[in-house]
Amino acid sequence: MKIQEFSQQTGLSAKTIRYYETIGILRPPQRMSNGYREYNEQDLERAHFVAGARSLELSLDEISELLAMQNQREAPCRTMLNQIKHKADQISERILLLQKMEKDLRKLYKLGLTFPTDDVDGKNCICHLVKERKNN
Amino acid sequence: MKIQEFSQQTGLSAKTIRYYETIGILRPPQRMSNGYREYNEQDLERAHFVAGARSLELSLDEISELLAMQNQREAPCRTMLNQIKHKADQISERILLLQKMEKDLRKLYKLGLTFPTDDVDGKNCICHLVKERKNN
DNA sequence: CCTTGACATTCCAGTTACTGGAAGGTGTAT
DNA sequence: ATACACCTTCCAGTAACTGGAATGTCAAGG
Repeated sequence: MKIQEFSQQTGLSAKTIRYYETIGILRPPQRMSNGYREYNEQDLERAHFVAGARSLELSLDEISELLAMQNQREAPCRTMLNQIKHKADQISERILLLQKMEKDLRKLYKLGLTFPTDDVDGKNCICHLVKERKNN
Repeated sequence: MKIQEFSQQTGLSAKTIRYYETIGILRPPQRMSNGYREYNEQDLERAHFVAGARSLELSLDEISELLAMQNQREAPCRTMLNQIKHKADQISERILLLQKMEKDLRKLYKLGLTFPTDDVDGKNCICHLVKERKNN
């Protein structure tokens, strides 16, 4: 298949696919006589792995390592498992942070609604609230 | 105060502070006779505003606009308010996504534990699961 | 007086994961 | 013949910093 179908199958943009190729995340595929890239099932598998791992927020570096280990026939599974756990923990933390931020923002918004909106730099301006966010 | 104290007061690193200055987010402060930056209360206020807004995940561009409006004596408040609401909504979405991802990861981890960890590229390898993440 | 150490300065380069756009070649339909 | 969608490469830019080199300044201790 050509790059556009490959793109649709994997959910990665053509740009991204070429980029992944240049940095070695994806292998250079076959070329057709006219120079177009021609992808096969194996390419699809690898790309799916990459896309899956990216959607799990693994970095390209982490994914590279994983792929390298697969190549070297070392067991990537234990490593993968650890990565996954680590990522899950990171995401938990991130969620907590974001939840706090969202709460803050909603509170700020509600509070902001109670103030006049044309008070540029007075104490009533909501900008003031942003400055002092740490105190509430 | 010198840059290090300023850094502590604002929670921004000295590097970041200088960077913000070069891109115009922070104003060039006074200089002491030896060329060191000397910050005052006003600088602190502005930096607090910036740090606060950053911690609310506003981009530097958005913050710039806000600051510009403050300078031009246009009412930044309504805009700020809208930004805040918009950001809160964005963060909600992000949280949902992350929660789904975390759930997926934990599930994947548990599932991974039930498999042998030395099966390099067989069907039992957890890498296989990453490839097919979309299907569960 | 000299040195050591902790600060400060500027500037250049690199990071992550792409994305945009130019300039040009290819394939097919009308 | 030409329009059009597709493909190619290459170069540059994005966000928000961070790291590191080379250099200057200042206060304290021997």
